[in-house]
Amino acid sequence: MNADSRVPFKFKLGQRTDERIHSAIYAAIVTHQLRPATALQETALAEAFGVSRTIIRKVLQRLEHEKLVVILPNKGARVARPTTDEGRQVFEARHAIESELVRLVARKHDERGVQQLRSIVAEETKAQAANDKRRRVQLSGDFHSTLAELAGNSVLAGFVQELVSRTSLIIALYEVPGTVPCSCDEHTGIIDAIASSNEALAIERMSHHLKHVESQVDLSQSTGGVDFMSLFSSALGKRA
Amino acid sequence: MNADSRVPFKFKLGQRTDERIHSAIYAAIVTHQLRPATALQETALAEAFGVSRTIIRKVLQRLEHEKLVVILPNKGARVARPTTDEGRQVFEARHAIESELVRLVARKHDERGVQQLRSIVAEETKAQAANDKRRRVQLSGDFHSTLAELAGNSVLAGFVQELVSRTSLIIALYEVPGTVPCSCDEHTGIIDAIASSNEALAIERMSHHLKHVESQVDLSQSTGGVDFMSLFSSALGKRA
DNA sequence: ATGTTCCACATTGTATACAGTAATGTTGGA
DNA sequence: TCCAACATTACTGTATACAATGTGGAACAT
Repeated sequence: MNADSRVPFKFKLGQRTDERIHSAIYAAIVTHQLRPATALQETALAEAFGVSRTIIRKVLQRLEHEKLVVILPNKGARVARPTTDEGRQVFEARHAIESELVRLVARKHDERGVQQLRSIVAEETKAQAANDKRRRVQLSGDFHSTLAELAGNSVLAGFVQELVSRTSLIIALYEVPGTVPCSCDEHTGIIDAIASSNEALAIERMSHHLKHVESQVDLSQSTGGVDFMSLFSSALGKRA
Repeated sequence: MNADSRVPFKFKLGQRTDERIHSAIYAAIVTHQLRPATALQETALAEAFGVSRTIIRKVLQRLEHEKLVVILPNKGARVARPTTDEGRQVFEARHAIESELVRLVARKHDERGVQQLRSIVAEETKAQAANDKRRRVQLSGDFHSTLAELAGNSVLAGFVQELVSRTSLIIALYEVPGTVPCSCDEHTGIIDAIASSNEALAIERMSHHLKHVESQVDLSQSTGGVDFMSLFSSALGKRA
């Protein structure tokens, strides 16, 4: 009795369209198919998705809110290019929030939740074996936000989701060349600690996991406004 | 040399308009001038602000992201009406994040930052004396997000800002009648603990402060979907 | 050759027109 | 009197037309 099934040509069922387009662009960004600083032209996207600029603008504004896109007035939207300082802040925020989350989950976990986490990691391992980067990034994010959901706090879950996607932008920009993909083992270790209700161990392992991810990027360079004065001081000679 | 000063009739300097309108509606919501569940009709707002629905829609979508507004497809926007469960989660999130923040600030505070906080509380006390609710809410929020800025983490500062404004919605809905306005003294106590670099005390006082705010609301009622069947069962008689 | 001015183009910003949808009121029949 | 189908209405959802803005290049003067 669903009307949609009888109207095969009505593709644009309002509300669903934005969601579809948002997911597509979102996925493209976090999987590095759209690299930081890539221009996102409204007309081009509108044609690509077969909708008007209205919808695209709506999606871009949402992505701006999610900090994955930057919109410069009268100049258009680009994939965000977080500074190293922002990167440091994101990791610090993740540490603060996710430490608390594993504490909560370790304290009041149930068998079902643990199974849920394990199945995600299982999929993650499969995706890694299949070299499916897009799916791996998705699942790695799922692990962290599912943890938040299991803590019974969707507010924190939302924050974590945002931080995880921002992390992938940071990795895109500052990843040091020879890094191993990811560490499903570390995820498993965290789950084990939770399953045994060992709060301290779970926090320790989460902390270690985040430090490990952070160690794969080089945030030492200063990107927030280069100081030409000092940079070229030797070449220019001292000026008043 | 500013072009604007020579074009007095060009009121709508692009970009600034949305910001103005957003601030106006935002302030109205957090100060309870617009109560939860209030309908926000696009046309009415467009006329009120002298712009087209395009701008209003943009602002409403932003407010939806900030969780102050809910948009129901084809039904329009309303001021959000957070459930008691959401309220609990917001306080839990604030506890997790702000505990970490005071720890960071107590560890590496400077004189300038402490003065900044004290001046906010001073203004707050003045606003309380003048019974200026709007300004009080604004300043109380400023205290918490400034704390986040002083911790050198604008990512967490953003989260706190959002949580503070959501808190005011929760207060609007669940505040128990005979509550004292707010506790500038508690803010001062937190500052003192920070100024003396007493991490543990600062965290303790922040924790106490948040608990105090939470104690002013009644989140015991279950708001997630009223069951009319059981509610009116005695009045209706039992039905199959 | 270099620097400046101005124009044309491309792209975003805003308003409006039109289409789609949900809620309400109304009418016809049993 | 009650119910159901329909019509009305008021709103949101989308597309498009138009205005404003920024950018790059060509022409010109120095």
